[in-house]
Amino acid sequence: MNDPERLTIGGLASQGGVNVETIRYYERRGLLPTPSRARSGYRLYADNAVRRLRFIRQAQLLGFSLNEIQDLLSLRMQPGTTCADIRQRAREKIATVNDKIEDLQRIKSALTKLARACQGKGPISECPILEALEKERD
Amino acid sequence: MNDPERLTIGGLASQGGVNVETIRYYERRGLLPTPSRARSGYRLYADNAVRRLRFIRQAQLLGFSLNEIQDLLSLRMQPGTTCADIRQRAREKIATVNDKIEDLQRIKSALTKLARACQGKGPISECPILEALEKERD
DNA sequence: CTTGACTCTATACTTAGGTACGGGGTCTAT
DNA sequence: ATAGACCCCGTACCTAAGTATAGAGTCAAG
Repeated sequence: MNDPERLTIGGLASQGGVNVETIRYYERRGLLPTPSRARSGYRLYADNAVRRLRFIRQAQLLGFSLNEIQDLLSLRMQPGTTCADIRQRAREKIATVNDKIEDLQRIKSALTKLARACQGKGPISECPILEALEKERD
Repeated sequence: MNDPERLTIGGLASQGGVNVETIRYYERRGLLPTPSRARSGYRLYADNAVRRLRFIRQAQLLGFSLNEIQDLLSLRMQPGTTCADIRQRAREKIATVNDKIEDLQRIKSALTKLARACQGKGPISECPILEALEKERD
């Protein structure tokens, strides 16, 4: 049993850089579809599972919870979903992604300012990064 | 005891939108400096504590752990740190922030594409968001 | 001068997201 | 045909980041 197109759970784990147990956990959570099985009972994954797994890890690093990731992954045509529904959900997600991007840009510019200020001679006693996320509130 | 410049822990909590216990927890973790105390033993916060608290919450939403946030907050002139040291650490942080921004932009454009594709008539059976974080790997 | 809402410390509990373990079967190279 | 490296399932355990609770003190309003 070494079909080049089918990964065993250990292969998927190492391709995705995660623990085998994590994959089983994601399966229980519904983040990874239940894979097909060999006669032996071994899980067999098509290699697009690697992509999905990596997406999950990246999205986590960006501050999405597993529930939110599940939500993102379910954004697609399915029996029972209308096109308008999907567009609506996608637009909501885009808004939250935009907010994150803006916040990160504020942090980035605070860090840049910090690094630059530091080239000058005066001591920076205050912590300049604190203002980073101040938005103009009403 | 109602100095307008000094917040009690409950006031800080409500300004920051967090639980009172969370504030004490952050203090134990070293994320919030130990505040001054009234004669009664009550914690008294200057209102810049609100800013710090909000920074922590925002940064968490962006996927930074409390340890990383501590790291960000400690980026400032202090006895024992050289300017070059700070610039170095700031540059490292900027790089990770940039990565996050790029990943989010990939997700955003995948979502945008998804919303647009959905206006057409053909069903999108595949999950188009999966490619979002594919970077060109060597 | 008491009552209700707050605060203190210390300790215990909870939730999300995994990780590890035990007892068993499978696969492959020797 | 057996050792070593996988896999199965179920259950228990772990860490990060809080939340809650208990028992005691404080403060402001009536």
